[in-house]
Amino acid sequence: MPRSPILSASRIRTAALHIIDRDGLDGLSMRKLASELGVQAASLYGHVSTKDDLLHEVAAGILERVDVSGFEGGDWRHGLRSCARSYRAALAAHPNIVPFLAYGPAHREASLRRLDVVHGGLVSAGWSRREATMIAASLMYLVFGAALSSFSSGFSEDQTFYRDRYPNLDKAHLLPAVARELDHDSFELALEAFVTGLAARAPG
Amino acid sequence: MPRSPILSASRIRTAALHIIDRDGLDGLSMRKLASELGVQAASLYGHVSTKDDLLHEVAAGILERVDVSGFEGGDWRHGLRSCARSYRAALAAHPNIVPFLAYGPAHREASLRRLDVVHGGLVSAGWSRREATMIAASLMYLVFGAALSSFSSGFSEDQTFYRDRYPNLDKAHLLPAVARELDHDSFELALEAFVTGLAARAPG
DNA sequence: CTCCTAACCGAACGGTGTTAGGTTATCTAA
DNA sequence: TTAGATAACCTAACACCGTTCGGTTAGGAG
Repeated sequence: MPRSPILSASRIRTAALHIIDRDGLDGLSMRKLASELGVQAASLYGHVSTKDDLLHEVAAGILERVDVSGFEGGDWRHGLRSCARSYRAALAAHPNIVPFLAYGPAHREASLRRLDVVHGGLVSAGWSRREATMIAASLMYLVFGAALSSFSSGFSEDQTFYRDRYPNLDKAHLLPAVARELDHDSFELALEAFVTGLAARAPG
Repeated sequence: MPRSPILSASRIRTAALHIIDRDGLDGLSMRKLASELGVQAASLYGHVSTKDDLLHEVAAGILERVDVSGFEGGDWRHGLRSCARSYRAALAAHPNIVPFLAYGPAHREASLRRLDVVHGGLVSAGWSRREATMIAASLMYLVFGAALSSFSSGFSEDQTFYRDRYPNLDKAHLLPAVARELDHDSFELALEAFVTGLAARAPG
């Protein structure tokens, strides 16, 4: 080889994810990324076709950690719960990239494989194909909605801001302190209610 | 007044939303927006402080249509259902702006007022304050997750693409044709299961 | 008729993603 | 040992972006 390479696709992905985690999605630019790798921006394009492509690869790396093996036991309830939790955990580990996922459906290879497993697990548990599709979709709603997590974060910490304006939100200033816990509990509540409600119309 | 104004904040908002609906969120630039209004980009800044601000105003205009009056009857189930449907309808009417909403919590004045109504409705139906908060959060999960709607859109229409690779998805090429209906039904399923599951642990 | 001032414009600043062409350093083959 | 090939990286530029500054223009007020 002509020269020992400084860059590699995986090093670029790692650095990109690090910047996103640290500076947010808008904080990632090809020039900054290159600079942190000790390189000029143009050099990145020998390893990455496009910024959008890079983001998709980074996202794929995150979603790789989603575990759908919970369906193997044949219990669709356990399958849904464990899949949803694993999905949410993967997204919650890198919340800044979630808005990017919101942009495109991004039916990547790995995503389809996971979806196939979920769908198959539901069908073999007795749900119709159409029901299985809708349940899988619903699960995505919950997971992505929770990942955006735009609820408990971002409240003002100033108690006086809420007190008089919104009588039912007079404790809202406490939210940031317990945001994480509340997000987690809310997700668990939503998931549990969803599975319970689904069980009410379960086949077999 | 010195000159009859061509521009106005509301005309700008309308044009911006039109461009977003037509060209997507990335398709909106201040220069294009100005050009479609027969004006130079700099002129916009007499009526709008910032592009981000403009987007927030456009978003607020959309969310204005969300109706939380369903809680007035005292039936929290009906309240949740009607609020969720109205929320989803408002977002589904302008799906391209949803990724922007995903960026920030954007606790706007009007959003807080709506949240206050939902929270109050749940509390007066017997839910604890904490439960009310979590239920409201869960509702947002469903609505925003469904609005991203990243599930049924974006599938390939080419049957051969799926047939052999994902045995459980061999009808996936049919999805685009029925995507809208499926998204709607999936949302209804998720909402109904959620409300049903919630009722299982309802107070009073 | 003059002045005021709001509305809009032209040009620029610093930033973005991306590309074309050039340089450099190492490995291979003669 | 040396010449050539070539991958890795760089320099410079393009076209765009959001935004600002200073100017021009057109109408109403005195």
